[in-house]
Amino acid sequence: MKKIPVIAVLGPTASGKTGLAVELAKHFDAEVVSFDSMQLYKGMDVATAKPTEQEMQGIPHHMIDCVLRNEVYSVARYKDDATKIIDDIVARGKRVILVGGTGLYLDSLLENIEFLNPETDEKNQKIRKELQKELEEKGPSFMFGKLTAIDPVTAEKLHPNNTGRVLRALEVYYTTGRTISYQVEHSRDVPSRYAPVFIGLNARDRQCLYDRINKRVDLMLESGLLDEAKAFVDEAPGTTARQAIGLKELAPYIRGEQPLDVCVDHLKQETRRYAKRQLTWFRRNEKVHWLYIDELSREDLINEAIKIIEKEES
RNA sequence: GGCACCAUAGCCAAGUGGUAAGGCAGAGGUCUGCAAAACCUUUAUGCCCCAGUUCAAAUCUGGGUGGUGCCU
Repeated sequence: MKKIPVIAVLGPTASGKTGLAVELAKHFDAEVVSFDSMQLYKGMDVATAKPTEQEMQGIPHHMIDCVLRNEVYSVARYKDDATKIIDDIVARGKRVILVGGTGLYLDSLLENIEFLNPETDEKNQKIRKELQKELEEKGPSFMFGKLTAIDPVTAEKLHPNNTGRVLRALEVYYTTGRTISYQVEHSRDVPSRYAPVFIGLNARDRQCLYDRINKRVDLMLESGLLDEAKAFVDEAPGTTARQAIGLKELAPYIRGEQPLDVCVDHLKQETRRYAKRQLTWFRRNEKVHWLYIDELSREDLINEAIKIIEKEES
């Protein structure tokens, strides 16, 4: 079967992915599919820096603004939903540009990773709760010991303090009867359907990226981030949406516990750290063609990207 | 001008004679169903400067410099 050619624009937050993606979409007659774990949610427009109508320039954007904030969403659902959308775009004779910052979502989609047990399963929920309780009562090393007995391969790779992953591994075993290492081994049995070209945006000078982030946070505040955060605090959204940077950091100010400037500094810092983590993820992908935003003009950036894509695909 | 207190990493900070805790920030990394999450690793040949005491000084002594507070 012929693979679907896709362009993936990736990079840390505030590196200019949105703008580049739209330009590439215009050039290649493509539609944009986002891989961003937070832009998925309705609302939260300012905090997640969703592209505005104006920024989209008429290019259709998918996987944005399509999930309710109190919904539980995750990689597995993303992969399924995005796959369908891509098929639809391709069927209409258009090309696909993936843009975003959630590395896990991108990889799961492109590498067609198979996830096993259904998250909504009642039995699964029950077991999860029991494990959580056991962790609180007996501590992380006890749980880690359990995992070592069941799935030494996974235990080997995890740190005992990483209770989230340890519990997840146990949960998978108790609900499916299979270890997570077994799952990992077979998760790529179905080969990838895509032929991706990766364009990565980064700054040579880290400080340049950080300056952009700081400035963008100030801009977000001017665009009504505080109002958005207030609504967010009142409604207590679902587990995933709650993690969004930009809203939770402002909560102490909204509750009157901390001055605004302290919260804003913290918010900027969290965003910078997030950018760093994104880079760590993307850097290990050796296929990424990196372009540096502090080295090239906007024009050159676009032209360079087009050149790379055309060369890769020829 | 006098008196008192203080001076340790980018920041906060422990350490009163035995070879520089910890936290934050920074940097690097892990990642298979909450991933904008969670977790890991790492950061002072040196404690304001000079001289002295001592086997040994961030720690004690003297002087200097800088800061803070009070008094005049």
